[in-house]
Amino acid sequence: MTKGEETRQFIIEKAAPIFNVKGIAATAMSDIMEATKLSKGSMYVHFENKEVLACAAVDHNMKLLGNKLQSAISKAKTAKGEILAFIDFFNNPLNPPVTGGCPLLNFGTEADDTNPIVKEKVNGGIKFTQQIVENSINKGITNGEFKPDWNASEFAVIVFAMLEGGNLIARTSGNNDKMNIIIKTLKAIIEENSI
Amino acid sequence: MTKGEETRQFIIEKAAPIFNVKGIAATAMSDIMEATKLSKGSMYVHFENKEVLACAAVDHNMKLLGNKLQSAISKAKTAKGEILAFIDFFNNPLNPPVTGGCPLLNFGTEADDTNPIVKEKVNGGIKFTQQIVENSINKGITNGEFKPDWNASEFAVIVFAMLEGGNLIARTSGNNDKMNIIIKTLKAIIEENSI
Amino acid sequence: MTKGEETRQFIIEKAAPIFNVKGIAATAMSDIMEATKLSKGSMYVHFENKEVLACAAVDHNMKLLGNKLQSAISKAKTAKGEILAFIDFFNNPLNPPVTGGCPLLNFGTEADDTNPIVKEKVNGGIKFTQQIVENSINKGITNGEFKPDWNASEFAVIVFAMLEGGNLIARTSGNNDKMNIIIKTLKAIIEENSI
Amino acid sequence: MTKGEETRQFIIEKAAPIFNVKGIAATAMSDIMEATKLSKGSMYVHFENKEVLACAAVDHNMKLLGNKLQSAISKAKTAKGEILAFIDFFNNPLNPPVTGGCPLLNFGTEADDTNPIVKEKVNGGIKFTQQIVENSINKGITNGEFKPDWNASEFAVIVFAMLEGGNLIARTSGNNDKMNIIIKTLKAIIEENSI
DNA sequence: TATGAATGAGCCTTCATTCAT
DNA sequence: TATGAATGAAGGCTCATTCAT
Repeated sequence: MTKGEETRQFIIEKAAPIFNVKGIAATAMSDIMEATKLSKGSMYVHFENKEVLACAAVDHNMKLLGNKLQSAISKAKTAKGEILAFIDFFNNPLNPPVTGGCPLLNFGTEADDTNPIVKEKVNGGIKFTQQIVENSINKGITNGEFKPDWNASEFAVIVFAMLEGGNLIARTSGNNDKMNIIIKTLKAIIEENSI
Repeated sequence: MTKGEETRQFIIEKAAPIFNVKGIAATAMSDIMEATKLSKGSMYVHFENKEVLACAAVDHNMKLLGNKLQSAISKAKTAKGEILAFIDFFNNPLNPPVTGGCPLLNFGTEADDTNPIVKEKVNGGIKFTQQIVENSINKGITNGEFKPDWNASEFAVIVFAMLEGGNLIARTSGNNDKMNIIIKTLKAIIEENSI
Repeated sequence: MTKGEETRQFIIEKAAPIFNVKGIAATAMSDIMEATKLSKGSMYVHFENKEVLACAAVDHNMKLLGNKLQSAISKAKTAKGEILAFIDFFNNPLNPPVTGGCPLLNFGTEADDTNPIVKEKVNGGIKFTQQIVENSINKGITNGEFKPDWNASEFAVIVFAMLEGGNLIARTSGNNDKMNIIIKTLKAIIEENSI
Repeated sequence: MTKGEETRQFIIEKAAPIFNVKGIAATAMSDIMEATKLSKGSMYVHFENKEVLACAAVDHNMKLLGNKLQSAISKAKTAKGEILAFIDFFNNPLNPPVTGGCPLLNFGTEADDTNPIVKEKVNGGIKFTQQIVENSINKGITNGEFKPDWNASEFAVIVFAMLEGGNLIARTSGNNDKMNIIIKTLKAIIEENSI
């Protein structure tokens, strides 16, 4: 990694949580300057404009989420363990794995009507995340952990939607009780489909 | 209603969809000026500052959502009909009942880390919305439509979370397929608990 | 006095101290509105514009100063008593007879380079004030209280200049010690010229 | 001096007379823009806000006054010559050494009730100016020019107060006659205390 | 006479971006 | 590559003033 690439990466790492907390529109280049202690001109050496930096920050946040998620799942010994790890990973939006909360939710709602590029990035992230669940279920079906007629792709949608919806409830209420109901419900479904 | 109140209301009605589409941070007072064809000074006759106008717009969007939702539900003859109407109300985020999509999702994710006032407003809106479902279930239990052991408050959480999660998926993907899975799933749960 | 004249007078009385404290440029019509609890339009019924109101406020402040000053002097039995009363009147700029301090000093320094009308008003006020001292000295000379060769007009200038200069020192330092030196000095001169 | 410091200094030098002539409240950032031919944004590169620029302008005006005053005094050969130079320095407020007139008088009266920071700056300037007179008198007493019982600090107050008061009279009347009386009086006192 | 809604110029400030060094 | 000075458009907001009621 050249010096330039290193600086670029450094800026992204500092910028990513700021964008995720404040949102793209509310984040100023000067916020990034302050966080990086770099000069104004330096930002523009590495990023053509704010839009490009914001996209890089979105990518970084999503990749961070994905990496941490896969790391959490990889510790599981069974397919069922994987799915439970997935759920646990999202179980406390008040103390989220990525600073600012789920980037899919944050950037998705900000971008859906106004920023097609970010919107498409988030779309990819959502598909990717659901695929993780789907893969685990299929694995569990194959190895006899789950009932063979469990619809993997549909449950992946259900899990993702409920966790993101729970995220919204928890973060606006500042309370995790409703999230716990959601998790309980999801775990019940998993048990129903376990053998 | 005095002239002033009329103008104030007029501004709110023009401003509300703009805030809901662009977000609070990305909406400029000049956007509202353009939409209302009123002068800059006139905005400040009726609203102390942008924050106050934004709050009024959030309130308006949530009230609009609530009114339309209750209107849709009120046409139902049975408790089950009410819950189905509730779900149908949210069934197409790509053509949403409130311009810009669900204000609870939009303002909730924008405000959670940065705007305690809006955050609390959204929190109230979410509770209110869940209560509607809870009430219908309890009504249905009372009048013998639903099984008596159905947990009303828990299902209200599930419904709300799944619909908001589905909303996110549909709007970022531009496709309603996943939302239809969610609705199908919710309807199945309702059937399970119907007598 | 008609209702209109009464309101006009009321506005002036509320506005005068504000202009004297904040200065003309820094006083907004809305400050006057707030102080009078009158409507914006009402101000403009009675005063063509801010400039006219400011002038009326300057006049009022100067007249108030003049009236209080003459009232203080009128209690004196002798010419010497009058001059001493004059000096005492100005002796504590930290607790001045007119709210905001001496309007001649305040408006004179604000207006000298920028507002010929106010400047001329202040000029008149200064002449008037000095005349009071001059008259008392001449009276004292005539009635044998003061030495006949005391230059009345020159001492009037000295008294006024020293008191205004002392005013500046006292108000910027928040301390009256230097003012007391000035007063001691002036009283010594009076004694020297007394018979 | 770096480019930035140069520009900062350039802005101060252009801004200082404007603030001294119009006053702080009546001076707009756009006035400084016009005088410097710099862009609006450039002002804010060098000054956090108008208040900071105004303070720098106050400092500059006072320092300019101090420097010119000391330069005038330094030409004197004797202590008496110094005090006469001091008085001469202030002798024509209609054509003042600092554009806009004495900054101590201008900013002191504007700030006394509204701007503690500027007020304190002016307070320091006043003390400094009086100290110059006091020092010269003490020097003259030591070297036998002045009577040993002349109260240096008290005369310093008298001189300063009379000159500032004379300043007010001269500038509001547009006429220097009264100032000449003051100067004549001050010179007489100096003669009285000379050996 | 009194009101307060409406105006638009102008205020201070921030922003994303450019460019000479 | 890195800096930070410079830019000017745009942001939120205030102001003096007008006008219909």
